[in-house]
Amino acid sequence: MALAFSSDPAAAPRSAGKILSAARDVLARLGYGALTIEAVAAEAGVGKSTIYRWWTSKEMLLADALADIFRSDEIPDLGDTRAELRRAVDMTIDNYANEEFAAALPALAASLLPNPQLMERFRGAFLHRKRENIAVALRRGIQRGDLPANLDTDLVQDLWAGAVVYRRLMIGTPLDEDLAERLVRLVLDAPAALTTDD
Amino acid sequence: MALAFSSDPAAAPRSAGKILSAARDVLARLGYGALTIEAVAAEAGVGKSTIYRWWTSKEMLLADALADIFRSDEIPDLGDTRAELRRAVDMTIDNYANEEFAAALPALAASLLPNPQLMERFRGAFLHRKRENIAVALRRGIQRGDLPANLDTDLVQDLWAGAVVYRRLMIGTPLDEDLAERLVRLVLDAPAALTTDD
Amino acid sequence: MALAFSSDPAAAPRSAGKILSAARDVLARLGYGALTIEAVAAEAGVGKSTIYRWWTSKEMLLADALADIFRSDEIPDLGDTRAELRRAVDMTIDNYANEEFAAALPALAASLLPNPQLMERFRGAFLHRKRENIAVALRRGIQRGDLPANLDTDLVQDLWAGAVVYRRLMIGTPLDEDLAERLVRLVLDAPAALTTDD
Amino acid sequence: MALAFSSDPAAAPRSAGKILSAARDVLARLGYGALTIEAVAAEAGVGKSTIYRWWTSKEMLLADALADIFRSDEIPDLGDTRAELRRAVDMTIDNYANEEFAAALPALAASLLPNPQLMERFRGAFLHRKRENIAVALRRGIQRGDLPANLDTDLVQDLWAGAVVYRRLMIGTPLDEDLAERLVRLVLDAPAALTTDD
DNA sequence: ATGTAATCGAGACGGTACGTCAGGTCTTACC
DNA sequence: GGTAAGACCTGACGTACCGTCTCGATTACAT
Repeated sequence: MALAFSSDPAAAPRSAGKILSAARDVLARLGYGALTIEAVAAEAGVGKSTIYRWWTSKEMLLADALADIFRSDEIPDLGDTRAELRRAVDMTIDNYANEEFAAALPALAASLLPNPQLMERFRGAFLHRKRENIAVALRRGIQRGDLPANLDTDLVQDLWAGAVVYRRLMIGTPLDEDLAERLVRLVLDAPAALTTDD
Repeated sequence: MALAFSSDPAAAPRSAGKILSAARDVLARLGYGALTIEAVAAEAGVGKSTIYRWWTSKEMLLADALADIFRSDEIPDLGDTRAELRRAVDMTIDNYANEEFAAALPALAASLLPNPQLMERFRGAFLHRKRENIAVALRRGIQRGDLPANLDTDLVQDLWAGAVVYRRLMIGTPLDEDLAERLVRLVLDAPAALTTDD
Repeated sequence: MALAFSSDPAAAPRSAGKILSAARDVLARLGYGALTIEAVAAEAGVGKSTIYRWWTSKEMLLADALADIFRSDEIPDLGDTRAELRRAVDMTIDNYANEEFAAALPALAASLLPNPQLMERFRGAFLHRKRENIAVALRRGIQRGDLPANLDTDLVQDLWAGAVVYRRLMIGTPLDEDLAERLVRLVLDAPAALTTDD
Repeated sequence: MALAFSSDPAAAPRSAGKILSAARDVLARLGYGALTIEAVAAEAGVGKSTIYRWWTSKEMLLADALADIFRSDEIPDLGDTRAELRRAVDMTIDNYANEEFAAALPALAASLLPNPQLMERFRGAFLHRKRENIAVALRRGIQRGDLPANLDTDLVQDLWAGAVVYRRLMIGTPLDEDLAERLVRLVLDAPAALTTDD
């Protein structure tokens, strides 16, 4: 439990676990609109002040609660570039397939947007690590000669994550096998548009 | 002025214009957090009840206010597929470059998400028309033989819009010339991943 | 219903009656310690903000609630000085015999004390009128020749009210027939200590 | 330091002095409203639990703090009844002239009133001893023949203390030389109203 | 002189009430 | 007859203290 959004990330309340899972629970049962500090406190059997002592707002609390369940695993060397790319895409899909996470994410992003520092912390918790882990896999693919040396790994990730998020939240179409396979193939096809400075 | 989110989309309050532009004004000046019905009513010089008579919540009001400034123009036949694709991409970028729109969109989406019917209206106002207009241009490109006949136009749009939204809201990198050009080229390259297997 | 302590003594909430009697009710049933704005609001079936719109604090509210039941009647000309004095003493005794009033008064005084302006309003509501009415009766006694012309009416009232309050709140002895009679006689005896030296 | 209101009046915390004077200090600087256990603990440089170990509430603490500064001295035989009465009156006036004491007393009385046992302890600490010491002086005056044998000493004291308290807390007029002199004379005048059963 | 217990400071904890604010409903008075 | 103004009830906000509690650190005594 990292508590990247707590006011004192070093320390941690005794009841951090109870509180974070109560937050996720309220979120799942009642939705973001009903995610109030009072409801979380009641659900966790905790005083409001205990929550306020450690988190400055429900956004910070929610960020820690979601970070807890957000996957950004390393991708092991499978000796197979296609398989590794699929793992990368699946990880993103898994995250957004998660009801709790996907439902709350846009609201969270919306409330952090006006504050650049918080937005940076948000990226630290939800983007950087996962992105770096996927970049490692992409670079392995390059070294194997399966992907072009000048592949724009940032653009690849923006396309992958963007398509997944957009489908999930805006369009509402399912994140299925077909989507995953196409996103993988898009990179294996290695169109020139995905490479830099040639 | 369509008022797709008004309780009675057929009729329209005398002061609809005043109210919607007051809403955008408050949004621009004070941000989504301070966008309260009371503030909009005050700014518009209108009673709260007048707003409530026509919109059931501030989300509905905001949806109409944003729909007003959201671009989903038809793309004219320019005789040049690349140029038309670039128009399509630019339109999306323009929309999300707009501060008012981009800042409020995730919050709006977040609050509509739990209600499928509202979400459908949201798609009607912000996605369908623009998507169809772009699809027309893509089909023109197919007929010209510039794009593969079995191009997956939905996937193309998901990738385009997804990348733009994701960069703008999550990553924070600018929506520049380079991004636009690459998104266009990605489709012109016509990798197999963007075609349907029939 | 005067509402001398309301923020806008001219106007008056529709629910003023309900609120004031709820305040007295809570005070009587639960005591001053449990007299919270929330409890009064609940008892009156009213929102907290309705109370706060009209009274700035529970002290102000309580002051109006008590003023409602505080007696400061005119004393009619009975043609009998002794009888009139007895009326005056009885009025004071009645006020402090009232459980609701006597229990809450010291707490009220304590919280107004640090604020001279509020204290002045307090005196206006609870002392001046009653004092003036009694002074009128004393002056009638003087004109009849039953009381010395240079009677110090202020000191008389301080002695009367002081003895009653002190017995009631500090000593705890009952406010009985004997006390009333002695206080009346003390003035009829007309010792020199109760007259001004001119 | 007697600690009549401590939970264990026999023992005494090492830091009793620090705590009581911190309580008076906070009372004097910030007023009764801001007299919180936390503020006293902070001012005294003491843990909250140390206070709670010895006093059950801020009222008990305050009672001990005030008892510390409350005067109820014996009145020496001066051979002069008038002088002794004046001493008695002056002692009462001195107590209520004290800002700390006078400001806090009604609040203290108010919170003890509902509890008869506490009220009895309150009287023990603030009334009985002083009253008895004054009664001794009154009886000396009787033996000297300066005061009537059947003087109602209780009523005298109620009138004295009542007038002083009432003037100080309710009316707000100063406790001056003139008041003291009149209260003394009132008893020396020996009106029949101040004597019993004749 | 040192180990052992009591006592202390600090402050986290589950709570209650505060006073504020906006939501959404309803009434009143004006135009 | 529609509308502005705004009173009203509701419910969450974030804060301040409550009284209880654990936790070392610091005594101070008993060995």
